[in-house]
Amino acid sequence: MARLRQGKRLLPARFFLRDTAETARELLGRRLVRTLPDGSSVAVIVVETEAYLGVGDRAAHTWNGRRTPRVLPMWGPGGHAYVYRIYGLHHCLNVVTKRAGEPEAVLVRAAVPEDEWLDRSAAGSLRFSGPGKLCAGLAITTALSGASLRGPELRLEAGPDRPFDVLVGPRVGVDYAGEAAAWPLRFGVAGCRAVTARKALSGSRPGS
DNA sequence: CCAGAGATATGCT
DNA sequence: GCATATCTCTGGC
Repeated sequence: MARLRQGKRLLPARFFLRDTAETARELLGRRLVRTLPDGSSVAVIVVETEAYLGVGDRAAHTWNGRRTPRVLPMWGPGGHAYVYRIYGLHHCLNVVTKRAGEPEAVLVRAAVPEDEWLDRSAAGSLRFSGPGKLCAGLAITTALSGASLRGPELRLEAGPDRPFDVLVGPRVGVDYAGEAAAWPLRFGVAGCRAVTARKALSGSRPGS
């Protein structure tokens, strides 16, 4: 069953070494599998991402070369997780991109359960809409910061072969008056409630 | 529907 | 002390 095998294929290491915004776009529709210590697992499909472009990006935690203990995973090679706690309350999952020494990452903003994605009604429950809710739903904490995205606890796979349209827009949050904030750094799946129920993304493009 | 408060980690000034 | 890559609840229109 080539088709089935294709869907469960782990994303290769080189997937994470490309341009970060491109990786953010390419992460849409991919399967994220979280396996818990008790052996159970949850599979979700990524529907919203946001790119953070490293030392020159004021919104990035590594802006201006910051290299604190919290962000060390971002300085490592792509293909690993960077998880941080925000507002003392929520956790946010990032996919580290590029090579070691180029501290860029993609924030995973929303996902939907795989079965709902395959139903094509793809509205999806709002269970995983928002980076904090996603981490809460998948039991992702800072304990996973630095973990491989090709490991036993967290896996990124090619995902189901299902076409969708892509929405692009500026990053959420403060406008840093820098160029990066105005660029298309946010990517979402058109028609997905987990995306559209939040903030409007503008601009539609044909996806794959 | 929209605005504001509150939870309180992390890092900067 | 202050800001932030968040979310939920509350109260007002």
